[in-house]
Parts: sequence; structure tokens; C-alpha cells
Amino acid sequence: MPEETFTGNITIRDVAARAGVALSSVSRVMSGHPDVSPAMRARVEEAVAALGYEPDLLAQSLRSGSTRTIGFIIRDISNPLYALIARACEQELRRHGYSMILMNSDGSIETESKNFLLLRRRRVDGVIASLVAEDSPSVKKTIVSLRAPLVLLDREVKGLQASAVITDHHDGVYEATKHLLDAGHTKISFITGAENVYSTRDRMSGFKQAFADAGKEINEALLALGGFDAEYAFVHTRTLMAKKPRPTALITGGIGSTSGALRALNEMGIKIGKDLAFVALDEWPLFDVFSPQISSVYRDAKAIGAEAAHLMLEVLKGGPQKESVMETKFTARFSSEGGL
Amino acid sequence: MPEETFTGNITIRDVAARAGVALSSVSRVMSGHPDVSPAMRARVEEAVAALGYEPDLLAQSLRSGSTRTIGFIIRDISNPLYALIARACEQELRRHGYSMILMNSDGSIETESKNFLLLRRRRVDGVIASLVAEDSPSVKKTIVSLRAPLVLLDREVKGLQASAVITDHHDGVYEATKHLLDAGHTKISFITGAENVYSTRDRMSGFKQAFADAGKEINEALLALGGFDAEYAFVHTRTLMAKKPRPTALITGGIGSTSGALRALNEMGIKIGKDLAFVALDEWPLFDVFSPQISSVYRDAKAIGAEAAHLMLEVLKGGPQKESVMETKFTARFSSEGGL
DNA sequence: CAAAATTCTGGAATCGGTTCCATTCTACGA
DNA sequence: TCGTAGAATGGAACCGATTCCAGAATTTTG
Repeated sequence: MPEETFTGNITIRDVAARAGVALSSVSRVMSGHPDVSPAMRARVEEAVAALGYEPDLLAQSLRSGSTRTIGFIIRDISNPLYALIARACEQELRRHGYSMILMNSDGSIETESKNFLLLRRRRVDGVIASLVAEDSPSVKKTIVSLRAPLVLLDREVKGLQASAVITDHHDGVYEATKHLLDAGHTKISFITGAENVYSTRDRMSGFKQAFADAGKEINEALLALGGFDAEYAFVHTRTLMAKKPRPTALITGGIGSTSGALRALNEMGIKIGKDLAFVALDEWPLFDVFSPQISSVYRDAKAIGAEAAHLMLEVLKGGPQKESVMETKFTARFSSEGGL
Repeated sequence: MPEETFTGNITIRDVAARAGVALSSVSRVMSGHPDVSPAMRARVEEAVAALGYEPDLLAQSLRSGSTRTIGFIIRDISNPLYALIARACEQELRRHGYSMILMNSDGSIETESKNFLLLRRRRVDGVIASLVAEDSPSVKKTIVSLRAPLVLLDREVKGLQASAVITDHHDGVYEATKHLLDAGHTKISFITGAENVYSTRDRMSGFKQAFADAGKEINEALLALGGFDAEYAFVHTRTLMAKKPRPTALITGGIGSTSGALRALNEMGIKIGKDLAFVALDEWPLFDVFSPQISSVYRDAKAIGAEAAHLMLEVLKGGPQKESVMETKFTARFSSEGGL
């Protein structure tokens, strides 16, 4: 029960003064050091309780070198997939005494770089990040200079010491593409981000293999691999759907791409499952309620977030860097019918 | 161009040594203090550039008392409304040199309390929070002991020094309810969180006034004001819809409530806009794409997040505490037809 | 019972900066 | 030419903790 009112902060000195002991003794009691007599422990604990003392994490960090803080850099927290990942990740980190500093990179390499630099100055113990691109030398240099453990989300940067949680997009997309090919589609459009990130490459790899296995040729003109944002997908959906002959099927990679594409299709009056076979990669909140008819390749965002936290905690404990692979699951629904 | 490789961190001492000047001079140059000769500035800047020196934010914070860090406590970042708020808020804070520590309270008062305590120990410069409840004395005590500025999101806690961004739910809900009453509904259900948070009270106030203005009586048995989570709404939708006579209209407050209710309605085979008139409070991502038929009361989450950041920055600059009111807008669509 | 080993405790250095204060140097006016 | 104001710089204290080291108090051993 604190007896003092708040006038400035209560420091270890105040505790030491009240207990009539040295600073070092108070510190030892607080940190559970073995070299403390029961009498000393009692005296200090009384003073701590009476004053309501709480050690200053800032000062502890400065001295110990560990801030118990993890940076979390993503494109955009308002993307529901990232939000789910962040939620699970934060929960897990908090459970182990770590706090999360959240930073949006807004899809900009410069912002991302600045964020990394700032986290370094803040002396975070580690960073969990989904890079905007894997091929930026400046970001790579920044990351190396971090000298703190890094966990990548769905990215592969060669020549970089890092753990990673990656998704096996290949299998899910392979199944989805095979499903479309089996139905007789060959003019299949694919809209998603650029190939300078792992997720796009892995998705394309599944896409290509399905075509190869079916002995069919990919029509490169129907691919739009330029950006994850809704605007990019919106524009390219309009362009692609205006081509003749028009694509008979469309796959969109990521929630941003999907929303932009669907908005364009809506506007153009193209009905999925009838005029066009459609598959979305990744699901979003209320998916099962509002989009029970959309074929999708699903992945468990919550599990990804928790796994990212685990990998980080593992390395912080001195363990080895690791790469975890999360699975995807294709489910065919009404939207991937029709189109032919 | 750094000539040294990284071996431990480069401190202000290294810079002073290389430039052959005192620590205090380096510090003055770095902080742009006026008492610095051009010659001194040049020498120090040369050394800074050569060594690639960057001041340690931790040490600066300890000395200056300001961490340039803002805590952000919400129920759940994976709620799209909060995600949008967080995104806009972080962007704005970052633009002004502040970082955001994100914490989910998971709807638990104890977790929320712990989060506040941890933020205090981390010496954050301020906290932006959407409290789980307004009537918890323990949380109130914790907040008072923070002694850092607080910006509340859609909450009103009396006896607390704080800024706030609140939403004018009253008007939107009033319009929505009036719309239903005008159509002839009287058995209107309302499912949302408890009345110990401002948003529920303000929504109920609009609801009640619409009934009063219409000279109708509210059927209290049709209200379920107990939780914002989907599970609560799911369970109570089933119960309420099993009553006889059954409610002819339903309003759900918040995205969690809405998703739970819609899931239950789906399962029960009740079609909104036909078997039941339905209004959702708050929209969600892809709302216009997938739910263009759902009547809603909309608010601009991005603006709310940016405003929260502004209020915080204002107070940090020494300005007064303020309360900002954001508007809501009811739009009638297909879902609020039928039911009678 | 003295010497040695063990257990505790206090003092001081340290983490990496900022800032006050005193001192030196320069320039100006009387 | 001297006194003094003003600018520039260095030294030291400080922010709030941790930890090493030395010494005091206690216990064990010969």
C-alpha cells in the first residue's frame, strides 16, 4: 500500500534510503540474486511495497543491453492478414515479456529502410518483418547493420542471416490452377505483386507447374505481377478483362489484389462463377459469411503470427535460426465454375 | 562513408576521441546547440560521418525523460476498425518522430491493467487506448498513476484527465432506428457490448430517442447488451430469433457483433432484407464489394486514428486536452427492408 | 582459539548520452 | 592598454539502473 504521493518517480535510491541499505543490495533483491540474507530481503521488500517502487525499464535496458522490445514492420496493418498475424504475434511476445513496436512501411522501400534504422537506434532486441521487396541493396545493408535477430514473413533474402516463416503457396496454387485447367480453362489471368518477393515466386511456381503437368502453355500477356495494392489490381483487371479473347479465369494473390479485382469485376458487371472462374489467394474476415461461394487458397494467419514469435524467442534464447513452412489449402467453391 | 567495421557500438566517446574534443561538444553539435563554432561543427561532423555514429535513443531517453514512444492499447488489432485506426494513427505519429507500442487487451480488464503498468515502466510519453470498460476502479487507478497524457478512443471516464476521440453514434443510430420504426417495426433487437462503455450508451441513447419520438415502447427483452465479441452475438442471435413473437428487425453494434449475428442468421436460414430487417453499425473491409446490400451506420476509422494522434501530439506540445467528435452516417440499403 | 573459508554488504564504475557550470579565449569600448 | 562582455569549450554531475570488487561479518575448520 503506497504511502507516498507521486512527486517525481520513485527510484532505487529512494528504496535504498528508506531501507537504510546500499543501492546494490536493493538491486540484488529485485533481481533475485542469491547473495541476499533473509533479513535484507525483508527490509528491502518492505520499502519497495511501502513506496510502490517499480524498476525503470529504460535504465535497465541501457545497462543490460536488452530492451525486451521487438520491432514489427509490415506493409499495412489494415490488411486483415497482417492484422491477424500481428495479433497472434503480439500476444505470444507479450506472454514472454516482450513488447511490440508496430511500423507500417506503406509499401515504400524508403519508409521501410527508415523504420529499420529507427528500430536500430531504439536498440530493439529483434525485428519481425515482411519486406516490401527482397532485392533492395539498401534495405539489405540496413538489415545487416541491425545486428539483431530478424524473422522474415514470407520472404527469402539470400546472403542474410535470418529466420523465416514462409508459406507453401506452391501446393495451394498448384491445386487451384489444376482445378481450372481440368475444367478446360487455358486463358487464365493472374494478378498479384511483383516477383521480387518470395510469395509471388512461389505462387507462380505452382501456377507454372500445373500448366506444365497439363501440357499447356501459359499466356504471359494475361499475367499482371506488379503490385499488391487494390488500385493496381483494379486497373489491371479492367485492362485484362477488356482483352480479346478475354481470360476465362482469374486468380488474385493477396487480399489487396482480390479486393481491387472484385471491385473492377463488379463495375464491369462480370459475374464470378458464371462469366468468369475466380480463385482468391488468402481469405479475409467474414469470408465464410459473405463470400461462402468464393474458391480460395487458405492459410492460417494466426498460426503464422505465433510461429514468427516462437522463432524470434528461440533465437533470443540463443537457439539456432530456423525456417518454418506453413501449409495452404485450396477449396473449390462456386466462384471457380463457369467462365467458358 | 564508414571506415570502421562494427565492433560493439560507436558511442559519443568514440566520436569525441576521433575529433579530439570533449563529449559535451559532440553533444552540442548533434543537438544543434547554438554555442558551437563552425570549425568545431566541421570537425565533429567529419568524425560522425567517418564513424557512422548514431546517437542511442535509449540513453537519450533516460537523460531527457522522453522516449518518443506512444502506447496503443485496444481490444484486438484484428478487428478491422481498430486496424484502420491503428494504421492511420501510427502513420501520423511516425511522421512526428514517435513510435507506437501496440498491445492487445484481448477484452480482459486484467490484461489491460497489466499493459498500462508495463507502458508506465517503459516510460512512454503517452497512451492511446480503447478501454475494455469505463467502470473498473483498478484500471482507473492505474491510469492515474501513469502520469502521462492519455487519449481515449470512444470512451468517457469521469474524473480522469484525458483527451478523447468520440463518435457521435447517437445520430446515426437514431436515423437507423427511425427508419425501422417508420417502416412499421416495433419488435427491434439490438445486440452489442455492455453499457459500461460510451459507444453502447450513445448508441442506446439514439435508439431510445427514436422510440420516444415515435411514441413507441422499447421491448427490453429483445436487447442483448453484453459483449462485443462474435461469440456473444452468435449465441444471443439464436436465442432472440427463437423467441415468439420473433423480432422483426435487428441492429448489431460493432464488427464483432455483426459477424456473430450474421453467422447465426445464416445457420438459421433467416434472410436479411426479407425475413428480417437488418442494420449493421460500422462497416468492414470489402463492405461495398460483398455487402452492398447491407444498411449501415458508417464512421471514418482512418480519420479517427489520425485525430487520436493529433490530440496526443497537441498535448505533448503542451497544448490543452480536447475532445473531438466524429460523425456517423446511416445509409439505408436492401437489408433493412422486409421482416414484417 | 586462531586461521581460513564462506556469506553478505557497500562502494564505485558503467551503460550512453545531456546539461550546468567554470574556464579560457577573443573582441570590443572606454 | 586594461577591464569586461560574450562566445566557445571542457569537465563533471546526472538520468536509474546493474555488476564487479573489496571488505566486513559470520561460520567452518585445524
